Amino acid sequence: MTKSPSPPKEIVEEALDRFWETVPPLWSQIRGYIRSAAAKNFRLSIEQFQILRLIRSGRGSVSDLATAKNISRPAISQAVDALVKGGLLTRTQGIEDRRHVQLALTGRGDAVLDAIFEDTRSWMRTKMASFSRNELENVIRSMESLKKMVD
Amino acid sequence: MTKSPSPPKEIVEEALDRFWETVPPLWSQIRGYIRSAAAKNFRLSIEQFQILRLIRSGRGSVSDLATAKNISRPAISQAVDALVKGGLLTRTQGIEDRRHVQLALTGRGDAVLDAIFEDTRSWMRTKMASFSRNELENVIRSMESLKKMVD
DNA sequence: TATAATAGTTTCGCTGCTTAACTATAACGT
DNA sequence: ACGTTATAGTTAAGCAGCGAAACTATTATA
Repeated sequence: MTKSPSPPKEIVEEALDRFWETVPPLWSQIRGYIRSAAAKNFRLSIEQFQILRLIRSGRGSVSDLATAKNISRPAISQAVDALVKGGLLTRTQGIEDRRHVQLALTGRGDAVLDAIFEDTRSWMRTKMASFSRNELENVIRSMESLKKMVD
Repeated sequence: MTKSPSPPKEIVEEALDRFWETVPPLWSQIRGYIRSAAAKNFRLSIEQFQILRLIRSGRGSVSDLATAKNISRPAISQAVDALVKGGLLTRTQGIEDRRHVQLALTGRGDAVLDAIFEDTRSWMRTKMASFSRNELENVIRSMESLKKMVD
């Protein structure tokens, strides 16, 4: 609309306000859904679900996951432990660097992740039912922007 | 751009993909920041911070907060307990309905919330430094859309 | 008035997180 | 080659957050 080459000022504040009034409650809602519905059916906590999701997206080590989730390595190590015991994940010692432990989903882990993910997505789809094409494209663009804030 | 009156299809999936690859890591990052920086300076956990924030935004009861955060009433009750002990919050029994407990920030609670909030916002501002006016306006609009998903 | 509904709290047990200390392996400087 | 330092991960202890169930107190309803 307007042609401002340098960073704005009050617009930033407005964006921050909107962010804070939207994202936390929305995320709470999603967490709540996963906890009550999906997690209950598949015996998986939200944190475990997140870890599976991150592993499938390419984070293959404890350190990677700790960085991505912004929590300590021991916390990840313990969570991974439970997932390995549950047969959803495997640990494999690295061959190049033997300190490294490669994490990978088992077939069952993959299937469970698919199931929860699809369940949650379909719930979100209904929540987005009223969105216009324009709104959706807007969301997509703004997600691409916000992604730059990570790391 | 395009003129579609009815709900789209693959655009929804695209929006969901972007959402999932952006929001969880971004939110993790923010939580991590609050935990390590702000919380450490002010001896306040993220959950306590959130509760103060919600109370100031108008949620004045345990039930309200439980709904907003999508967690159980006992969980809120316990968190409120700690905040009252810490002198950041007051409980006042309702006069109309004596079952109701009105929660309110103390002067100190207000000040602490301001401090953490401003600290976090200024950190986020630097993260948004590279955003163009257009991107920011986009974020604002999409937050308005996403807000409709809550509740 | 008896019964049901609502607001909040207490208790108990579980999970997730952190810090500190530890093992094992790799890289580096001398 | 060797001692130091750094890195990857784990274990252990303790605390915070959460839910389920059971409870108190108050208000609404039949």
